[in-house]
Amino acid sequence: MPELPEVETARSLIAGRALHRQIVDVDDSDRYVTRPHAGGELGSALTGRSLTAAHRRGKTIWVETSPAGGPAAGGPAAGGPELGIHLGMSGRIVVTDPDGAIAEAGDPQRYGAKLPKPAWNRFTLRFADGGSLVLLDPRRLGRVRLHPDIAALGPDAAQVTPAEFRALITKGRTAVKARLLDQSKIAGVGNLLADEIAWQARVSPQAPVNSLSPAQVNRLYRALKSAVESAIAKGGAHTGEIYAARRRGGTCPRDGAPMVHGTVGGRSTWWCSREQAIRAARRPRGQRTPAG
DNA sequence: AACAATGTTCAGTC
DNA sequence: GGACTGAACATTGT
Repeated sequence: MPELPEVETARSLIAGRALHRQIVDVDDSDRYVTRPHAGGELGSALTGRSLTAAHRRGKTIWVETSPAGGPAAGGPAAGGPELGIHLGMSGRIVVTDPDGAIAEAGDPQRYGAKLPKPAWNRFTLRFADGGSLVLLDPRRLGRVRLHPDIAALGPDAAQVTPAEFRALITKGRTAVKARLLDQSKIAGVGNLLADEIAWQARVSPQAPVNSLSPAQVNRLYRALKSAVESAIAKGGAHTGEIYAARRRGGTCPRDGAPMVHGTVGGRSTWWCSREQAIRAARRPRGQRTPAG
């Protein structure tokens, strides 16, 4: 589930339903999800506070907290610790209200198709009003920590400008898909979005980034924006146009050519055999290749 | 049973 | 030191 669109939905859920409710109990007993947590630090840091604002960059959420004991008494800088949440491969956020109403982020696809098991609750904030915020995560690759390192991430994929994109994408010689997945360059693109973006741009996921023509870079940028916006609006990265074609026997929704499968950037990758064929770098008309 | 899965990180190589 | 690659991580579903 969780690429940028799902994470944005989760952030929005927290911002809309979990703020300004006093935390009276914290279950941070999962030692792996709270790594490198030794025990109790999250609970002691958060108990008595409330969440005051939810932010996101790429796939990382961070939540501001109030000073201990209640609403901000000092200036804007007088808050509590930042709570970092990452959904990993299978995480979801669930917020319950005092009356028992349940609100859930995202469009559960794989693990969400079934009723979630209570054993998948990996981290819980219990509020004074009787409600709660829960990180549900079957695979436990999600992560909760204090003060996540947001600066290590590149600009958010939904915010990056064309100039930033060009500078961040075209340096080096790694494959296009590997670069799109590099969170330190651009934050938020995951495996499904990366395939969708390359497909929309008609660029081979295997193409070395330094072989891209300016036109290809422009197409990738436009595809990035349209794929991200569409996926947020529709509720997840699995709503992309080629999601259904990412399977054996799948065909390209544009030209009907067979989809090809391979491993690129260490991840399972699907692309159109015709429109995204790898080929020699294109050069502007009239420009000679370097002598050699 | 073996393998793949919407992610990150670490050890290792160039 | 930077850029890059592949394995490891924990668990579930096919």
